[in-house]
Amino acid sequence: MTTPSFHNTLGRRQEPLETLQPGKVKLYTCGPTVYDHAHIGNLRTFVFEDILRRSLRYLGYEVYQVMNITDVDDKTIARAREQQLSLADYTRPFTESFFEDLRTLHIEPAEQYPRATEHVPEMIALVERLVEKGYAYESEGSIFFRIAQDEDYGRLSGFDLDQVRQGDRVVDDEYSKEDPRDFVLWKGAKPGEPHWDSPWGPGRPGWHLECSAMSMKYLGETFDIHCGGVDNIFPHHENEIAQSESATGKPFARHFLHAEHLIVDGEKMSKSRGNFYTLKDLLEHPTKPAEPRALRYALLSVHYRKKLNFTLAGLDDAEAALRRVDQMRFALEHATEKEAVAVDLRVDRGGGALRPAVERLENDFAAALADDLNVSKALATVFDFVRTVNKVIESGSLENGDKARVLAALASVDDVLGVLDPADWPVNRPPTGPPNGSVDGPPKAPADRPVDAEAETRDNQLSDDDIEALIQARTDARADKNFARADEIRDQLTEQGIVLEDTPQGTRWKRNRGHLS
RNA sequence: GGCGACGUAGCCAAGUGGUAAGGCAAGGGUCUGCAAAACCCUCAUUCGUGAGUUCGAUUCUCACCGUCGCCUCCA
Repeated sequence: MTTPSFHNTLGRRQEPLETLQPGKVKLYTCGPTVYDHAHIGNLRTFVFEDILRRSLRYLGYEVYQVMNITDVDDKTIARAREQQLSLADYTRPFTESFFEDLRTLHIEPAEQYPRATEHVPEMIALVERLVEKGYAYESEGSIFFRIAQDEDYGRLSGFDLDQVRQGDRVVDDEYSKEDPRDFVLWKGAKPGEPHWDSPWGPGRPGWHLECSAMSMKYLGETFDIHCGGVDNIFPHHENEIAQSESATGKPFARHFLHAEHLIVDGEKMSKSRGNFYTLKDLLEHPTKPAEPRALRYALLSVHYRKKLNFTLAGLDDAEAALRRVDQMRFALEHATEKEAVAVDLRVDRGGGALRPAVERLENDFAAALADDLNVSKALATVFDFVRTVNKVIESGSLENGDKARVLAALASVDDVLGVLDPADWPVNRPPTGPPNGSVDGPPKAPADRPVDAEAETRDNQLSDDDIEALIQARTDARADKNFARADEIRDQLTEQGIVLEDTPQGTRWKRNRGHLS
């Protein structure tokens, strides 16, 4: 097991991962507020968290992840009311949409997806603890956290609240507080709002409260890693720390990892700028429908602490990069191995020209991930490997076991990346709608996902046998120097989206998967 | 006003106190009946600008320019 180190927002330094229990990671990742569809910025963060959990497992850890679903807050309440729906009826489709997005991007499901509305008693209990300890007070039916009582408040964000400008939002706050910087734990119900009974009368939880209460319930009073977007650092995570640690007297989370934001065409994504994308927007893009696979690649390929500049052109680059790996896989499957020459019987390394390359890949890949999730570097090791394998294939020097070894190595690194096997991914064919029908429940783990490479191509008129026969006919024609006939067959196959590759070892073929190329 | 991040080839993007990974694009080559597809090779004397520290800086320091983020319910 390799011990990774991560940049901890708490302290702003990279430090080795220390877990409460050896080999086990308790991970809490802030989930969506289900007032609308997730946008690709949200998804960038979720992809980062997916890479984190997969990397931890790759490095030998067992991971237990909790992601909350915020299904009650100002926005959900306001919009539900606008549409005259109950809160549950309003949030349900967006919750489903969120899970569907996770499946589309092959984000592994967390172990728990607790909903805020289902944990109100736990939240009330937490507030009671804070009130008892003098960290919280009641005012007009609401409960506030008394920041002045918390001497180390601000240590995550680095804000000295005495210096912080008193923003409009603070000053204009409609609630009455002892100190304008105090934040609300429990909001007294206003007429017409959803509410729960509490010792302080009807009300609803404040935003920060749910994460403290639910992480405590599912992960314990202290856990290992807490993630979210950078905008969560303040106030959300700062307030979670304040609430949780004041209540328990114990450290809340040991490591905080925050994902930088995604920007679009160099600018902040916002609806007013017209550069705001949900996943659906991209999958159903009128001129260039995105491949989910390329999207995942694009979202994971930039280091999580760096702003990701999302562009449509970048999506094309991602597709091209993946094609490079696919092509190696394709060539490998059609190549033949030769008997390994027993060079040195004293060293039982199982032969294979590519054995050293495989070992280098696995070592370097793991080392890159262990270094604060350096995905760019990890990808570089994959492409170095691809080049090495290509050279061996082209020179015809694959040896016994090399094919299996290369495929196993690819599968191994793909346990983390989740993009390298085209058979796992449907092709986006916009006119016929989403290729995969069923969308219920959280996404399946890769191991459980049925792999059916040909499933999406069954609508082609030509069967594999037809194609093989035509290729044979073309080969015969070429042998007879009947090039007119040979080219005719080639054109016919091209029209059917069949790509021929003539090599010194014969003709191999593949179906053109992309809708552009 | 406070705090912070970033600026590396046409584009995306790693990285290090000792002389610049990887991907896309581009150019060349190989293969081919011709092609296509594919593969291979090449592609930053230089890391926003200026100064400083140093034997040596893209990497450290300072200043400047530029881009961006957070500053109480935005991932």
